Amino acid sequence: MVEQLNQAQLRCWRAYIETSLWLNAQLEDDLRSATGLSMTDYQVLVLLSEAPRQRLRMGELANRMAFAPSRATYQVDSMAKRGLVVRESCPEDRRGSQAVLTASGLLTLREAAPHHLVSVRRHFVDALDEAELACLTRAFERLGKRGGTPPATSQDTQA
Amino acid sequence: MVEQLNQAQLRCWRAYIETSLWLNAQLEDDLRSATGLSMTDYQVLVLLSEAPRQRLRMGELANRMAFAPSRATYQVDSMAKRGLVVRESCPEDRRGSQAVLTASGLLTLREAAPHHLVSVRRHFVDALDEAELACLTRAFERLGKRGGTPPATSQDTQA
DNA sequence: GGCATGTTGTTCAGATTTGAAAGAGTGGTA
DNA sequence: TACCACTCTTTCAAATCTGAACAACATGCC
Repeated sequence: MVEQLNQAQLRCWRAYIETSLWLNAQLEDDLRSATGLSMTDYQVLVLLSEAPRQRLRMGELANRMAFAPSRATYQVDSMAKRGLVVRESCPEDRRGSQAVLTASGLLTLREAAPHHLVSVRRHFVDALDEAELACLTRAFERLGKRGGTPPATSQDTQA
Repeated sequence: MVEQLNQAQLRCWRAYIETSLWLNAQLEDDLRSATGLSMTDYQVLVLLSEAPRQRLRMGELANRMAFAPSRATYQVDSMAKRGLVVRESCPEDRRGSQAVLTASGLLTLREAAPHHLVSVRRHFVDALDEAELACLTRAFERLGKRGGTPPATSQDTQA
């Protein structure tokens, strides 16, 4: 059997995947119990709050959140029921639909943020020294720049 | 309001959380289309394959997977229907129940692994240089040890 | 033994998520 | 204009996930 990853690579991957699983569960629990929001809710609020005019097209939202399209619909509807966002139809493309942050949504985010950040700090940031922080930032920002795959030049499938 | 995180810390966190969201979606899609397994299925297979006698108590499984207890029940039942595991009751504690890897489950894992590892490589490992690899390993192994479920390498973990 | 208390898993109802298919619009082209 | 291929989003049914309530057992204490 061809070895796909060497020892060090595999170890890194396992550390990452198992820890991120756990980390996510911690943050989810903390956030939920402190604010009633899910991580998903929170992330959507953050994206909207940073978007121009505090609104995003459904597709753009889905894309940034790595959502299936139907999930975006459900999520936004769910948040709309709670008054965090409203839907508006898109002037320049009548197929389109936008999620728009409400004042209440923004307030909810501002109230939730400190709790969440304490949690982030406790479970993540506080455990990292300055060098690690820089290293992680660099690595994940690079990874996040998609395309991370396309080279059709497949000399990769073995090691 | 006290500032919870400085610029560098926040940036690191955002890079991590957004990228890990995206990364997860990629791996999920790749694995699903190559093998029909979900990441969750795969992780459970890995844990079982490494466990002594290839079996785990429900609670232990739930713990390591950061599952709510009822999710463990559902997941194992689902995998049992597909023949990947079987359930056995626990000799030393009659409340208990174990998930046991089947030959078919092990075979499924062995067939899925190469595909999955190619995907891991393309989306994750290949983008990291040696120093980053070491740094991430150290950081995530430390993070994982905080009160949760220490990532198990192989072959230890008794009881 | 007989009982209180804590553990371990399951069940159930309801919430979330997914993929496939459909509805509605857009843009290009003849 | 009419048509065609494509894009954006929603709908629907089925799969998955969660928390609360429960059943079965274990343990310690009298």
